[in-house]
Amino acid sequence: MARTTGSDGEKTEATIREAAVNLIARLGYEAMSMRQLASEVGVQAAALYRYFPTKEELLFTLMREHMEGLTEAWEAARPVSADPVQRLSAYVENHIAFHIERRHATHVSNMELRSLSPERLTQILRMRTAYEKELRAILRDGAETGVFSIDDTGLTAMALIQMMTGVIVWFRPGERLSIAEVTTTYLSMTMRLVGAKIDAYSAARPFGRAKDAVAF
Amino acid sequence: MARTTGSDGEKTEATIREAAVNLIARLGYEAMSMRQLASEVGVQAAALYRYFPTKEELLFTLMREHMEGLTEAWEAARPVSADPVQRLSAYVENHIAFHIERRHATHVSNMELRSLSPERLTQILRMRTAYEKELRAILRDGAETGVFSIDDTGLTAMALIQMMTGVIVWFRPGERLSIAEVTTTYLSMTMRLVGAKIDAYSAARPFGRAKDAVAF
DNA sequence: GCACTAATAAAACAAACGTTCAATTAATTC
DNA sequence: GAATTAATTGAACGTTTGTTTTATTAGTGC
Repeated sequence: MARTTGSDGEKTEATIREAAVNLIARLGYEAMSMRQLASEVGVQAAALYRYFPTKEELLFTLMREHMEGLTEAWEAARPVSADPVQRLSAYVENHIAFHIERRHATHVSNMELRSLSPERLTQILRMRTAYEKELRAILRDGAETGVFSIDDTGLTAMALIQMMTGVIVWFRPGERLSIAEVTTTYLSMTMRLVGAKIDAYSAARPFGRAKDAVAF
Repeated sequence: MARTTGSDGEKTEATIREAAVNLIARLGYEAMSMRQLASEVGVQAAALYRYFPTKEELLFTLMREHMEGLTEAWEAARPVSADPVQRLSAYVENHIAFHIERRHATHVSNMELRSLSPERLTQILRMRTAYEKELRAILRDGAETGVFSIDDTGLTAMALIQMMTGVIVWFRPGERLSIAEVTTTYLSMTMRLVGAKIDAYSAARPFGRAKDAVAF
């Protein structure tokens, strides 16, 4: 046997990507074999090498595209306003929405960094640092203008990111809480954590995706 | 060749444990080979099987003992006081001190859960849940007595634990911040996050290990 | 110093790994 | 409908994996 009827390169590649994210998230990169991935896709292992030259290149591609997606999502959601409270709200809402939507991909990007070669690791970390820098800038602006009260900007940024990203560990869609409820609570916790002066965040308020949350 | 001069079972086992924690933290459980571990210990791979029947049993032992250590540390640090603020302070201080001290072991316990068999996974998760339950109880008591203002106890507990445990990701001993400084800042952030009424935590205050922090 | 046990080495096992290669068939082009 | 290109199979490669078996030596008790 050889080429199968109805076979299409683009579709196969997309299927590989999807299956790889799920499999790596579940088993881990090292524990997932190429044969396992191939069988999930419904293809022989050799066929995978038409699309990705090595296993590591596949992992790297998944990570890079995930980080690019996160950056792009934030660029689309970033408010024009200079108000630190609004900007922080948008950051939190975007971060949580994105990470819940792509739980598996986030898991891969966070857990499998050590399987990358040094150069590729550096590349991913650079993207991540750039994204985190945005948060630090917001916190610094808020602290300087007196809207926030923060001890250590860098440390607070790390704490917030760990807290927000941690959502993917326990959140399961369709359980006790909706995405909207989780986001509202995290927004409230974030604002208290940074000592935001205006504290109207504990009360329930209409939920919107980051880009809609500019005006409030 | 066979038994080497000066060989001692207890010492070898301790060396294996230590090397395994470091190696698994650095490379990951799946990526670490038994031969690699053996060479780190200065022994042949077969010798490892005198101490641990399988690779997974080794991993499980490391994790179980780490969780037991965490539980014991908290039991020793838990204040007699019923005051939620004091109890929460002790919890945060103990958690951060323990996790920084045993960064590598924590990394292993958090990242390699998926390599355990279902029964062993359940056992570890049970220990973890019991530990987290302590935090939820503190938050609930504080919320009920009006000392804290919390939206969702369970969600807040998860957020706090993610935030605190996240320290091990970026903290490197001997860099910009001392353990005491980090703990102070995290304590301040925690108290603001739960909306603690008495907010004297932003100011610098003498640092003490959990068990010494009862009176303040 | 002899018997016994503890601790290890050395070699081997089958299974699984990532990857390559040649052959083969489906779709597309002209 | 012949020639070309795209997509895939099946078999094979050399390594590495966790683990077992057997033999050998160091330490210990008497």
